[in-house]
Amino acid sequence: MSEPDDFVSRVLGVVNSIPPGRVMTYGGVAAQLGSRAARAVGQVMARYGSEVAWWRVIRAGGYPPIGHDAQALPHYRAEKTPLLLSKNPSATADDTYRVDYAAARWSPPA
DNA sequence: ACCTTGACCACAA
DNA sequence: CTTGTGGCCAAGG
Repeated sequence: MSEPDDFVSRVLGVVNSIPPGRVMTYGGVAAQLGSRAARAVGQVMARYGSEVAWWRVIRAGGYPPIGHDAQALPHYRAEKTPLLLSKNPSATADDTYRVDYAAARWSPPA
C-alpha cells in the first residue's frame, strides 16, 4: 500500500517507521522527506502527533519537545532509550534530562 | 502574493 | 553554559 502525498501523512509515515529505543530529530525526519522543514514537521506532530510515537522524535541536541518532556520520559524508560540525566535525580520538571542521540539516532531504510 | 506563527537548526560571541 | 542572529519550510489569514 502506498502513502498519500500529503506532507502530513509523509511525516507520520516516517515517524511511524522509527523502531522503539531509537530517536530521530525533526530535521532528520524532514531530511528523509527531501525537505528541511524541521519546523513544519513539529507543526504536524502538534496536530497529528497524538496518533504517532512523537516521543521518538526529538530536537537536534537530544532534547524532547518543549512542554512535553515530562510526558516523553516514561516512554523512553519503557522503550529502553539511552538517556543522559542532567542533574538532581529526584526532581520533577525542574531539572530536565536529555536523550543520548549519539547512541539512539536512527535512519530509516531507503 | 504578503505576513505571521511554529513540538526547529546551525553558527557565532 | 547562555544569548543573539539568520535561515529554512509549511500552513493559515
